[in-house]
Amino acid sequence: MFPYPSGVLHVGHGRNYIIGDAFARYKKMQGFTVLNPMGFDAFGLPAENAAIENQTHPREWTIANIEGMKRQFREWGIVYDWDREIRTCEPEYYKWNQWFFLQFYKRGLAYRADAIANWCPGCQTVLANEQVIDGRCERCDSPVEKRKLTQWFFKITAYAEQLLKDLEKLEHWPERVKKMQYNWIGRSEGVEINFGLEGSQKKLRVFTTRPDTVFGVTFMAIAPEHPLVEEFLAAEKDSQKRAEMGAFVQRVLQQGEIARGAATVEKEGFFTGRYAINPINGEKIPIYIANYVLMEYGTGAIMGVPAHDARDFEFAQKYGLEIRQVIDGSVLPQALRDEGRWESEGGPAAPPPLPYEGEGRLINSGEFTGLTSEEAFRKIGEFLEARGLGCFAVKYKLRDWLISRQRYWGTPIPMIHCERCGIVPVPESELPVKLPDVPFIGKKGLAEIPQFYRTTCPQCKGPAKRDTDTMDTFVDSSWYFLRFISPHDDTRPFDPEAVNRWLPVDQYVGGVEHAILHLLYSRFFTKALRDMGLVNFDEPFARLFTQGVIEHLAYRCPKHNWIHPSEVREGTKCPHCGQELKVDLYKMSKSKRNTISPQDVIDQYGADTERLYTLFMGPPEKDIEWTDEGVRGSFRFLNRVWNLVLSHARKLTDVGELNSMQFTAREKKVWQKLHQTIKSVTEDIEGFHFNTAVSAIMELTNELTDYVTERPKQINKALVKCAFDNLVLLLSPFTPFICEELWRRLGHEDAILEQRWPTYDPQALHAAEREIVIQINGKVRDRMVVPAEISEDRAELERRALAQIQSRVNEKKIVKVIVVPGRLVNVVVKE
RNA sequence: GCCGGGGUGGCGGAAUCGGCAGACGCGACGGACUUAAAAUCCGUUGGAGGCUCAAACCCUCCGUGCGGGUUCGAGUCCCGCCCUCGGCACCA
Repeated sequence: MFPYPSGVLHVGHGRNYIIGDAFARYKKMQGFTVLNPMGFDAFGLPAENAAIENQTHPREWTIANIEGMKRQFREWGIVYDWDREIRTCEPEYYKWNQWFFLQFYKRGLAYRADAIANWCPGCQTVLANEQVIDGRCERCDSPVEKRKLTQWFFKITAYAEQLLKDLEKLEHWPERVKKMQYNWIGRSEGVEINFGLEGSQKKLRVFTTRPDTVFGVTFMAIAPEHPLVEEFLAAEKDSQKRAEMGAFVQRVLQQGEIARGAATVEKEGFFTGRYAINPINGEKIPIYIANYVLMEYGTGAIMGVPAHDARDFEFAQKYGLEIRQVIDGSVLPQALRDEGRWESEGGPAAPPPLPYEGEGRLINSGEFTGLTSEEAFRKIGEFLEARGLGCFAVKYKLRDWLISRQRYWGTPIPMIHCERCGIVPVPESELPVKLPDVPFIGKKGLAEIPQFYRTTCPQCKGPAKRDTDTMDTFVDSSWYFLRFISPHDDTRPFDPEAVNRWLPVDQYVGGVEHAILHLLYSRFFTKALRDMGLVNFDEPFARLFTQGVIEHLAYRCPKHNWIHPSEVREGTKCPHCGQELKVDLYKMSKSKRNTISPQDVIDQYGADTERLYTLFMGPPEKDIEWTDEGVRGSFRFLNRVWNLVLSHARKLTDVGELNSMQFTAREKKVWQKLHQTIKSVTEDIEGFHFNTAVSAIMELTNELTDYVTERPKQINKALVKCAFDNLVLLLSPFTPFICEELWRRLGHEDAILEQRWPTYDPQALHAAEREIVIQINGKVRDRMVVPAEISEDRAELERRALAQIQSRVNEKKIVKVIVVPGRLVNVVVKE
């Protein structure tokens, strides 16, 4: 994933690039044509905030950071194709954001609407649903407020079903990321039911996933924002009641969505004095306004079934409403009976306590009594549908993507507001609508820059005003991977023919924090572009790998806050006041002062050490602690490799032919280890198990060290030369600098990245002799060494094993013998 | 509450399809080199017990969060729990 140029990189950032680089180098050596580009997600709020602080322009801050990061990439030895670099803050790039916006607008995928939006007071802008984490702003952590505003949206909900269904196609995505998206989209199947309104022709429409409980409805509850609320208020003749109802609604609305959203908030309601009519049985049902009903989901109104819903139960108890059981949970579903589990589970269970939210058999439900929940779901749905009283429906939690931002440093939305013609798109020929090149004026946005927003209407040529919102920066990153294919094309966003050839991305590497935001938006964009005929694939990223974060100890003083580790002396005392520090492991971050600078590591140990340690420290998908001891361990290993190879490199010229047929037993062992290592390193890289790939190379190094030191006079030079060459090749995607140098010293002239990745000889994997474990009753009691030819011979293995352990068995009766060829013989005996 | 990941030495972690638990690395301890230290190199390193004057070697038992089960054999499979991390959460 391409980064936001937020400033100085630390070793935790390095993990993403190092993993990607090792994999790209490996694939390149395997002979693939590898496109490994990099760019910068260069618009965004931090640039504005930094600019305000430093009295500069966001552009200067951004460009300086980009240059710093590119230097860092070079230090790390990351191989990118810089000819394809893209920066989203350049008009050459964001022009196409605007172009896509216009295409979306034409297709109804971009629209402007009134909505209750998430407003971040810290960032002074609205946010998308996905950018609100636990009720707080994803960027600045301020509590998010709700405001009713007119904003631009992308209609991502039009793709809810596809985004959900196509998750199945993503075989090579981590399960947890798919699950997160699955939950986020949040599909539920149910029935919409139109309840009648007493004294009105209107209907009160509710959504329920439990139509089987419709005979248990004893109240209705509507959200305070529900349109009927105003109507009820207006129609209320009793002025005191009207005032009370109004006050209740006001109070709940002011609780704020976040406070109201918490499941722990006590349920409150207000009886409107009005009644609904249950269409299934004509019953008269009181209508309440309730704080726990959300306007954004379903229809903003629910049917209350206290006996079979915990929330409704709580509400009914508080307001003394009838709790009418309509599902008998003591009757096991037919399925259980069919599976024969009826008896084994003890027949009819004791009736579960109310509220009972499970399935069961319907009771007190008119003509539907006796059906199972599952049957009733369908039958009641059909019953209502046939009479025009309701219909089957699917609902999603996914909301449309709010893309308007009231900020300067982003892509201007290419729309013009004309008093006569309304909202008019900027003609495509006039793109890009450039950000005004003015001295940066601070936390104000485009609405403060008349020279930007004063314009003329493209239709009537009269005076008009540009839209002053900019786009969410996630728009920029939703299609950048397509731009890499033809980054300099100024006639179109990308070359569709080439894009269809290169994409989807074969391997994508990024942090799990993008599981919902970026990865969902990019999937939406890809599907929208596919429907526009611009690409011919459904999903942008075929394989996804999400690396874990790197953590480091952080020290916190109750008085002086975060203390840099280098300042901490005398155990864990604060250097300023001597108080005991709180020590904990956290993700590296500037604010906690627990980052490690790659430059410091590189200055002391070299980039290869950082790369190797990053890959070796643990499974790359896991969060893991950075330790100085670990870094030194990797450094020591590289020194051992360096010394091993160099102490022999000069003697390894003119080594002659390698003849594996004439190997001694010792040489065969080396040969076998070499080929086993090639095999496991190759397989480990394919599976992103870099930690075990490195340990395999360490084992090979240990074996080679032993071999050359055992009998220095008798080493097989051709074998050692071959082993060293391969050792260096295997290590080179991880530690390219040292390997390049060793490669030359081994007498080669071409760059190591141009070499072919080693392949193993299956013949060489097996030793001439194999050790077979002998077990008695499953416990290892002895072992034997047999020639490879007979290690697969069951009868012979059994014969030899029994002969060898005869004395241990003697009196005991042999019940049976289990032979696993090539592995073990297990003798089962009875006393 | 729902969904998902995970619990293995002092630490990070290995362990194909159910087949020698603890690879590799860190740390620790002992030794070599050194006036000394660092660096480097060699050795030991899950626990308990036995054998032994002592050690090596060897042997026995226990041991992968807890309790059951399947199996000749379980870190791995099944059932029931506990803990932990992450996501969602009054979503009808």
